[in-house]
Amino acid sequence: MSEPARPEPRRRKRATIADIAERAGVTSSAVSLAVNGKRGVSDATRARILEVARELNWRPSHAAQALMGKGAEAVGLVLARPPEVIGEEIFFAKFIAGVQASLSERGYSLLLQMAQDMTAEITIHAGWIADGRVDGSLVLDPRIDDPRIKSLAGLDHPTVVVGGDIDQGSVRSLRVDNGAAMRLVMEHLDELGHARIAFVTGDQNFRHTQERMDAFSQFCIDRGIWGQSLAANFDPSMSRSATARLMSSPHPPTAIVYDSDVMTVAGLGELTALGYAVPRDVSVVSWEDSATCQVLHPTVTALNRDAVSLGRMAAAEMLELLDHQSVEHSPVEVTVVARESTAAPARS
Amino acid sequence: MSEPARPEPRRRKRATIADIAERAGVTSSAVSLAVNGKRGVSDATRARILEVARELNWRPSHAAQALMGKGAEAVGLVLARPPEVIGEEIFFAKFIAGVQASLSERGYSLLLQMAQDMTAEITIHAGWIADGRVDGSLVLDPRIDDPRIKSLAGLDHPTVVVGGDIDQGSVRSLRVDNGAAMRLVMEHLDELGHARIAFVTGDQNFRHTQERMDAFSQFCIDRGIWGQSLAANFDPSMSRSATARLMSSPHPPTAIVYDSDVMTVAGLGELTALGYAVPRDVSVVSWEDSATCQVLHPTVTALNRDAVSLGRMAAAEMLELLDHQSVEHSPVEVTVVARESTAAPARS
DNA sequence: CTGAAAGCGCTTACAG
DNA sequence: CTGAAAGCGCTTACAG
Repeated sequence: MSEPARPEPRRRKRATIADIAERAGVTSSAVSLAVNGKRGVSDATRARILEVARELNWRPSHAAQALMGKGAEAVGLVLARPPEVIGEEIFFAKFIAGVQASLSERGYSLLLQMAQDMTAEITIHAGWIADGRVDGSLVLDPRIDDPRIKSLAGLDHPTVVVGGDIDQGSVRSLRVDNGAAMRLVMEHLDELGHARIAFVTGDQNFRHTQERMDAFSQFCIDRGIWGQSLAANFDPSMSRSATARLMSSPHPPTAIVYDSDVMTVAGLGELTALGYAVPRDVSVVSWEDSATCQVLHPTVTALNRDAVSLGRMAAAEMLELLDHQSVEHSPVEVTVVARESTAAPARS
Repeated sequence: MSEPARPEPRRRKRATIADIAERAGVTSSAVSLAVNGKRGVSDATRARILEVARELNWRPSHAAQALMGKGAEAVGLVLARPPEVIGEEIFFAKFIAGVQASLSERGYSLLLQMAQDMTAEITIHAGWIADGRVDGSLVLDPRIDDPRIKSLAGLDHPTVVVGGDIDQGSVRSLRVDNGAAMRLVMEHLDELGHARIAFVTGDQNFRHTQERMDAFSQFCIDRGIWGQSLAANFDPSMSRSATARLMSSPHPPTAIVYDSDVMTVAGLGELTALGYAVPRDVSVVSWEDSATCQVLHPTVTALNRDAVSLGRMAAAEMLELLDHQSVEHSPVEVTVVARESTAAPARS
């Protein structure tokens, strides 16, 4: 059983096109043409070269190709939200999982970094681009007149904005109809008979939050519903205080819509602490479905927009942008999953 | 208001050291020495060169440096679990957020990709390494005799194994004492008086799952507890069926420990569906604390091991490995958060 | 302390 | 169809 330890195969330097050229008896230019499928070498030579390349286990040098301006086979994503939010909010995990799943199929990687603010985010993207480390960038949580999109567009860099509305130059948007989604939610509440509805929002600088607020207000106006929006910045404690504030009114809302699952959970906690029963005293809707919504007591009515698919679609859009294709996308499917947390309001 | 549109500043090619050399009246070699803080240029020349470099807004070319074998300022992580699991299991989001937070402070990026299996994971890592796209790699869910660790070690590539136990060559382990954690959980249950305990495990190929199982069995033997492990592979439906199987016994367990929060939620769902009350009929513990555990009804007793810190520590370990430092780490703090889902068993 | 040159691995005109 | 050469932006011996 004591076979002589086979000498570790010396970690020889990786093969280069020069090695292949030598072995195949051609010049390195010929090798380059052959492996890149370009015309200029006879079929026989090409075949031979490819054969040798395989033997030598050759892989193009990423660094050298990058120096020549080749692609990076990677797309960049900078998350400009606090780590706690990213760790808690299920949206990010699902979105990233979706992006990854789609990117991986094509051998692309995701370059991920976190930043304090948008300025830092821009710096990171610019660095990656200057270094040729990414072929394209994903932008999340777009603002109105978003500086990130402007600077990325200025660099003529392939960019996919999730939830944006611009398709121009190198920028493409994955449209998300927040207005329609909000109307779906409100329709559900309206049908149950709610006439006093509150919306605890995320960050009002975000375009999607604004779109939801606009649709919320419009719906309330159209139907003669008393509507009230309160910003809670995706922060659980702000969600609790917003909830407390809402319920302290002499005419509290009979239904509350929360802009994220984390804020929903926090809000529910506050309602319970305050002695309100859900849905008897207040109905609750979460903007984001999650395992949590299904297992809470009561189970929570939620807007399901499938963040994994959203991630997949963003990645697909990016891949198409990079391939210079343009494909029609079906919009992200959005539904309201009615559960126990919503019911008709009590007669007052 | 009609200022003549200022001609878009021509996106001039980025400055190179040759440009700097020209402007500063030196050779490019001098520039290289100066910007890299190497000796060989006078302080005066160095100052002038640095000044010009700043004026020209110079940044070293990442591609060129990579060609010369410089670092990539990035660490790689491949997730070899199904996208659904990664999207649902809060551990990954927290862990990645922690890694990112720590890496970002030093300007490092995370190269992230998903893979079908370990073979694919190895291929991805090898590719990144060969391309010099990562300076180090993170390995999650180590197995006994893990092929990934072997191949990474064989490449002499800086590797941090989360939950591993090897510190050798280029491989460093972030130790996680699963045995102690399990004993903590079991102690809690034992104190409550449980004598029939089940453990619904994740993937038994994972070292951490095995370590938990071993500690579980040992504890049961030591205390004369009837213990039963059942594999459910982090799959919610398997968790449900395992739960059903367990409860169908003529002598069902009085407490069940689930190896993840998703499996806990699924198991609770099954128990409820089967008509069992928690904790009256069965106590439940989740191996992984999450917002969900806090808001479920009943709230769930959980093992809190702070995945965000774990991520931070893994990144810190990596950074130290890359800096050739070796720092003593305090082990990850682990506690059992007792909530409503555990209570003394009913007298039978 | 400074300059000229070679080289990292590839691609791309440009001649033959 | 094939070969020789220059160049991408940097670093590193090697001479002066």
